[in-house]
Amino acid sequence: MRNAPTILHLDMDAFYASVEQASKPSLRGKAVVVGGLGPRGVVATASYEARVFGVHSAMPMAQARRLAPNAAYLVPRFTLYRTISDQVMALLRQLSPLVEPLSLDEAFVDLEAGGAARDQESARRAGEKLRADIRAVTGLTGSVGLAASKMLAKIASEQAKPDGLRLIEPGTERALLAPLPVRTLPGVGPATGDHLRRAGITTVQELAEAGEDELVRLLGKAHGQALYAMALARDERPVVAEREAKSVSVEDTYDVDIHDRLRVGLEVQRLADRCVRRLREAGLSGRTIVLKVRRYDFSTLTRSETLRGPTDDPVVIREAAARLLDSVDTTGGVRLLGVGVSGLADYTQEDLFAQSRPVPAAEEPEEGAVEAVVERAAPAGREWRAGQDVRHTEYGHGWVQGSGLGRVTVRFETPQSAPGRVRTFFVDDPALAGAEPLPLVTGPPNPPGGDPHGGAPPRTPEEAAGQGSSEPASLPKSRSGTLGGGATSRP
DNA sequence: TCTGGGGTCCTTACACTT
DNA sequence: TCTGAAGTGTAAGGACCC
Repeated sequence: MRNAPTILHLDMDAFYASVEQASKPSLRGKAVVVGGLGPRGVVATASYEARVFGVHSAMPMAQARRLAPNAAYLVPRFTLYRTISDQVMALLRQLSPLVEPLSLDEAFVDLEAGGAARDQESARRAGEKLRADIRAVTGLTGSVGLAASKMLAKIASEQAKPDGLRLIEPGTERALLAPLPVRTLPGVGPATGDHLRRAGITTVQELAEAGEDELVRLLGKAHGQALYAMALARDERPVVAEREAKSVSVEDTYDVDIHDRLRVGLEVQRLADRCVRRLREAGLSGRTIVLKVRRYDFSTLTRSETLRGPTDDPVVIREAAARLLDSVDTTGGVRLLGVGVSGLADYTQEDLFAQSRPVPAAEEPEEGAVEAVVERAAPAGREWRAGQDVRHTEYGHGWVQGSGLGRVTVRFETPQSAPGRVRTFFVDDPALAGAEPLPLVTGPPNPPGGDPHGGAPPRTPEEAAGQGSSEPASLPKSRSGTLGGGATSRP
């Protein structure tokens, strides 16, 4: 471990929900829940106002609705989140070439590698400037952790949330970790947590006292050794900028279990085609085909087959998936199906001696189906989904607050406007069309969709404050949760 | 109360090769 | 030629992360 706190971990606060609040003024300060709205959906992110009611990530939507019936329930808009994430990652790369994104809203930065910091004070300054730049460019808040290792930087940012910065001084690490619950450490989830608890280990201190041999006995070699090292605050993992994908997969959970074997077969073919499309978009091929089946009782099984060489041929992958399905009993029904490819390569066996076959065109929006529906609008199906952007020829830009019974309710507002008014239309009203999301912060730099890496220098917070969106969109404010009418997709 | 989607890594078991 | 040990690849499942 290095002796200066020059590893930075950034975690955007309640990212998806904060983006929605920033783009929809009427939701600021209100409980917002983003996730799947179907009968089997789960919460992706809850705003801090929604967390007050006990709503949290990975909770079934139905349970969230019981806890916070008046919250706004929205489908995720990944394309918009990705655009904003690109802006944030570009700011991180100004600090150092060594940036390791973990997801759309999280990343590690090696400040030392970029010369952005070499000691405690310069690291703190870099972290504070980053937070200010993120707010100026995106209008959102992020929390920063600074420490001498990745594990500690991540723990620090967790403790800094929301909208804060925490620096762990070298030399204080073990004392800081000792009283924390074992679940704080990365890699300790519900199962390992239970396992350790049954062995009488609940804190990091007890983990360290147990000793490496005992932890290896309890958890196996790799996990035991890794956990023992972390309990002693030892973590030498470097920040790694480029990570190659090891597998590509797609899966669908169905609103209602599928019993018809023929239909199961058709769904597997569709998934195989989708998987091939994703594979080709990434310029990859793979050797091992994996079929995943979750049955009516939530039991999950996988079947896999390894080919002699890597392929991205839709026919080959479809046939392999079909063979794998033959070995699975689906009586009783299936709730989820998935098809994946691993053992990736950037060439294919067939390329050497044959033309590659085209993938059948998608018969429906696939990758990021949610935003595909949003952004391509719904002229054909006229399907309006909660949260989606729309434009009305007379009233301008707005978003769908809810729909059902042949009507759609739209709130007309923009990121820079005051909270807007609500109007209701027939779902097939020709004056209403889907629209692109508007930028959260206006001004010349960082136009959405523009080059995130060549972005203009960030503006100051003072400049941003003069832009009309002066309200810090994602800050938790008052306990709230009431939203007149409720933004749900339920009729 | 009823559990998404896209990944990574680890463990165990077994078949096959040397 | 037979046999056992070690190494390697494959398959399946599980835990974890965001």
